[in-house]
Amino acid sequence: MRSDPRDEELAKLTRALGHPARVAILRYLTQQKTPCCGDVTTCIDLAQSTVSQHLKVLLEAGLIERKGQGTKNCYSICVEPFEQLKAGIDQILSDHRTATQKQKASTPS
Amino acid sequence: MRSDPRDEELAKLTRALGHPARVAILRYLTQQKTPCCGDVTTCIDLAQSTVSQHLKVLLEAGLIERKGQGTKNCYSICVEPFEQLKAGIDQILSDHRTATQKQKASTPS
DNA sequence: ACCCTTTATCGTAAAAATACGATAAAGGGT
DNA sequence: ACCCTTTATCGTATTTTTACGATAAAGGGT
Repeated sequence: MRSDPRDEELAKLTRALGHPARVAILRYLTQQKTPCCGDVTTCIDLAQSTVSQHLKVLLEAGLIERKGQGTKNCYSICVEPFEQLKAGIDQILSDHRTATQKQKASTPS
Repeated sequence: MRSDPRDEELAKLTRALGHPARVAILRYLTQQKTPCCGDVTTCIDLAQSTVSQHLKVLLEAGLIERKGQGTKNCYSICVEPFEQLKAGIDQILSDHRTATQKQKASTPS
């Protein structure tokens, strides 16, 4: 099996989500009415440079976007990749379900 | 912010999914009518011990389960954590949507 | 009882992720 | 023009992940 690009894509997204600090950051970004700013740092008990690094990971995975606004940078969530992620998981689930179905059909109790 | 257990949980699941080989393994498990066996190895171009290790990661995250069947071990997908994962992502999405809504309401163009 | 297959685990090396402080670049305010 | 705030990036140490071969344990077949 030569790694499916879909697998790479799904892995890229999940890997980016695969750290509690990054999940917390995302949750924080949603909960702010003003979906912005690097004062994320003030609420997450990590050094500023570390937070910046986590933001970069999320950014490179496409899960968030940056809008430079003067000396401050505002981050906001990108909906699309989340939908894509859900779709990827759904596909695994539905594949599983149809396979299970088939199996039951061919092996009636 | 003291790491929310929900964040830990979501991170645990996504981290387990966060490797192309593991996504491929999961996909393989779904596509097998007989959702079983460690002949996963034969189709994934990784050493047997490496595959076993990846299976262990998936196992420990609860994404799959093992059924010992004689000398062979059969693995199958657990639906529940996938649903949980989807729910976690959905929550982030819906939080984001409601926040965006609120913002629009208070700042009419 | 013997061997052979299957597969988890151990030991280990190499690569990647994580965290930090320090520094630099970029803008705002006065 | 100056300084001060904000924040990305650099350098680096530590930990974790990833991959492999070798070994061991467990069962099936004859």
